[in-house]
Amino acid sequence: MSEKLVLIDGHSILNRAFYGVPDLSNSEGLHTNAIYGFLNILFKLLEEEKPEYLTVAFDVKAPTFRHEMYPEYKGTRKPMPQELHEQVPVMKQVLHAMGIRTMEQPGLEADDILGTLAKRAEKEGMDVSLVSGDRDLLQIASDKIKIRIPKTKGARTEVEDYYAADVEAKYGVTPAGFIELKALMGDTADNIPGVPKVGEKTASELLKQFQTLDNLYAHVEEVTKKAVRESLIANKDLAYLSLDLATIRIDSPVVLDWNEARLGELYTEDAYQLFRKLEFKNLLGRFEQKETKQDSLTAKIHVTSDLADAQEIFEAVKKAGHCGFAVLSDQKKCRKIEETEFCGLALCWGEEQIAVLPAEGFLTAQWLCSQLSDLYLAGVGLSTFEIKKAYPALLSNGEKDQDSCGTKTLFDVLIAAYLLNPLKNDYEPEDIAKEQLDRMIRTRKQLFEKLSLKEAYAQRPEEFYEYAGTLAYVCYAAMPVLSQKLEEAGMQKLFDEIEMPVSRVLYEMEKEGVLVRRQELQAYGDALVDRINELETKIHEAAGCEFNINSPKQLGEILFEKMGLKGGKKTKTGYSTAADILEKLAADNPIVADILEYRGLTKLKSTYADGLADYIEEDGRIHTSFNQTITATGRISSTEPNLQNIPMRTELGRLIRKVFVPRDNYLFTDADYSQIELRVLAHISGDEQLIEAYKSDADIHRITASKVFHTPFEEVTDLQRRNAKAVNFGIVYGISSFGLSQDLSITRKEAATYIEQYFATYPQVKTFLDKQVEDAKQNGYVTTLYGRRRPIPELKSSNFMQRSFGERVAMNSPIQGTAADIMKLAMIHVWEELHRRKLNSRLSLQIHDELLIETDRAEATEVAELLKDKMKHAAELSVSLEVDLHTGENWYDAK
DNA sequence: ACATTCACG
DNA sequence: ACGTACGTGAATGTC
Repeated sequence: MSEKLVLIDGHSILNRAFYGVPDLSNSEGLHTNAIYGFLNILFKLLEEEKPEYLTVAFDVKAPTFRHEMYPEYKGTRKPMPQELHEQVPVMKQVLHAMGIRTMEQPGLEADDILGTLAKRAEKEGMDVSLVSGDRDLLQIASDKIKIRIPKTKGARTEVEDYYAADVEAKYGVTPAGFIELKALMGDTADNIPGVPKVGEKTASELLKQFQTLDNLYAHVEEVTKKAVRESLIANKDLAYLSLDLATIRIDSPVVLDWNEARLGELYTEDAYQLFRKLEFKNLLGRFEQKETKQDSLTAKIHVTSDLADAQEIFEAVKKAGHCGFAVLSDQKKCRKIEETEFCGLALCWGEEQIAVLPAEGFLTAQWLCSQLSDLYLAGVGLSTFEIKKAYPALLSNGEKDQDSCGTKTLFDVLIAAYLLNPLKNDYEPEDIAKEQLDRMIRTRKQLFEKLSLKEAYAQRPEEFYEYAGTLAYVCYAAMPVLSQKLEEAGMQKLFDEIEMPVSRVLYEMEKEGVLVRRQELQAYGDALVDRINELETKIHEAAGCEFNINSPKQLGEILFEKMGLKGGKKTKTGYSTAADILEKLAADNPIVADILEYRGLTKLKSTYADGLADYIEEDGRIHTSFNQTITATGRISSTEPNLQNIPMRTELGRLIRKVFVPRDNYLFTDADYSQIELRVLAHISGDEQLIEAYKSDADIHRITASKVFHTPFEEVTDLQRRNAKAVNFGIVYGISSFGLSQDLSITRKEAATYIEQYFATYPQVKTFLDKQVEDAKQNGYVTTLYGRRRPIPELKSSNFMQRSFGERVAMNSPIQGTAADIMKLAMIHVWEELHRRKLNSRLSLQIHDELLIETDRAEATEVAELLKDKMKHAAELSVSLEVDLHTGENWYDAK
């Protein structure tokens, strides 16, 4: 068995990876996607090839590349974008850390190094794999030298392999012929001139006839086409110069002792540290098997089920005055503690003080929770991860202040981490340990895969203890670090006075849930079915065949190919069949109108009628999850099910709201802010005209129309008002003439005029929006009125689209975020007031600018009054906050 | 796992 | 030349 050498074209693969892997960066802002992609390709190669030797060649000067999108565009090559450029030195660092030899030699291109090494190795009897994204290397292919070209196909990478025979099979020329082909046709991207008048087709025909360039010139008179023949003769020098340029050198003065390229231990300590720094979490797994580095933490974890021990521990915690804790229970929903799979508590009250208290023997769930609850009542500072799920245990002995949901003794590291960077997709304890404590801990998945906590405790106690103890430790140790960072970012108050209190409110709302009439919901769904079936038959008949109307692919083919409707391709995968496209066709094509109706009805059926029914629990109620750490702007989100997108805009959809009802002897009180975002804009921009407009208490869109279109208020037409309204919305979204023109179906130019007029009317709004973008570029983030931050990394992008997006986000986030802050304040105040007055009414839902309260009939007047009051005065802005309030026997009637 | 569509604010 | 309005979540089809 001969030895094997793998050669990698460094810049080329890095470039492929850069465009193939979505943008990634570590917490320091260093882009890492190309490195990540490169490593994935590298690891895949190593597994497949198991080579003895490997080396990566780089050009000395960073080369330019053909732009992915426009490979043939005028021969210009895009310079390497900054996001890729900064990754090159780090990539080399990573390779060196893994003991991989890199090659770069002044005066030599990577191609020449690779070609030379490949041929040399072949001569010495090795098998060679040469990996590049560039087809130029195909000229090196032989029986022993395999050229491998990774292609990013969708999510995964596929590799095309070429031995000499494969090159011939695919391209009809030998590897050597490749050079001649290029010499004749040229390659603008590589600055190879080629022979004028000779393109790909002619070049290929000439070679088929004459095989080589030499032979061609020996028989140049036999070339039939006159123009080509003359060009060939006139440009003989150019042809040979091109041949030279196209030839990859296989005899360059490369100095390499194979031993330097021999692979050794890849998973070194240095590499480990680098991977950590780059935050390649799923690549770190490769190191785990190598080094079972026991984190020093595990030795400190004290496990006991002895009552006296446990009592001592709680005493010690009380004495310490603060601790990190973890409630060891798996629960999707926040519930009473008896209903959870509680299996113990973990506590940490010092660097060396970590205890795990499994619920068994005398340590009952109830006892443990009441001890924890006592700590809370005693004013001990408590830090945990995801406090919403800890509340059942934490509150099991009642309240400290019955009517206050704010207490500075509670600290949720999850919420803190979210505030510091709301853009992340998840905030796992291991991420917090890494980012805040620079400590690697084993993840739950690593410790016990998919086992539930209870199963883990039974089957793998050691791992369970490690998980539990570590969790408490992270909560303990990360608290001061996060707290300090919040302080530095000016978000301490936001955290203490808005986020922590609102977590309590959300917990109560989830626990309470909302009553849904199951049978009425069922009946609603049934009523849809007949019409859906009718439409389905009708659509299939009109189309002349049966197909799946729900498949955009099939639908697109039927409409735009079979039936020949106009409406060009819009998506990557085919025709767009989105509603706004179909609506334009509906007038002329009855089938399209039917499809739209079908879409609407099936949506109602599957998402709402059937979808909601699955979430009705035994108490007849739906308990949604309100997520506090999801959105980039500070809004709450709702899942399982989403109760923040229940239909409203169409009458048929809106009827679903009739199945949401209050319990017996209760009714619904519903209040929503009137244009809170525009009012927020008026306040934070300080625009006198806009503030004045709101003080006049008249229809804001009509006022805007009047001012923008220079029309007396009474004479504003409906169209003018509609346009003004669209502009008002557009401003909040981060206006662009394109977006507005789309929305109003007008030209960009007209839209631009509207915007100009708008800014002339409200000049300080423009100043404000410009300043947001300016500040965001300066600081990397924008803030709300209450100090909430939204980082905007897109502003640094070299991509125009991304940057424009960043600018719109910079304009929108302070507005949307401030409105979200105000709503949270209102929720806290409403909750506290309900408790202070010992009322039975309870908050049910929050829908961004709307609150729904399940109201005791006896309290109806009082609740309406306090709800409106607390919402209106949640913030005192330079314009008043107006609230529309309704009551009713169900949600439909209460709006 | 990803894309498309559509429900809400 | 580029190709979008901001913020979400669920269902469905396709790979």
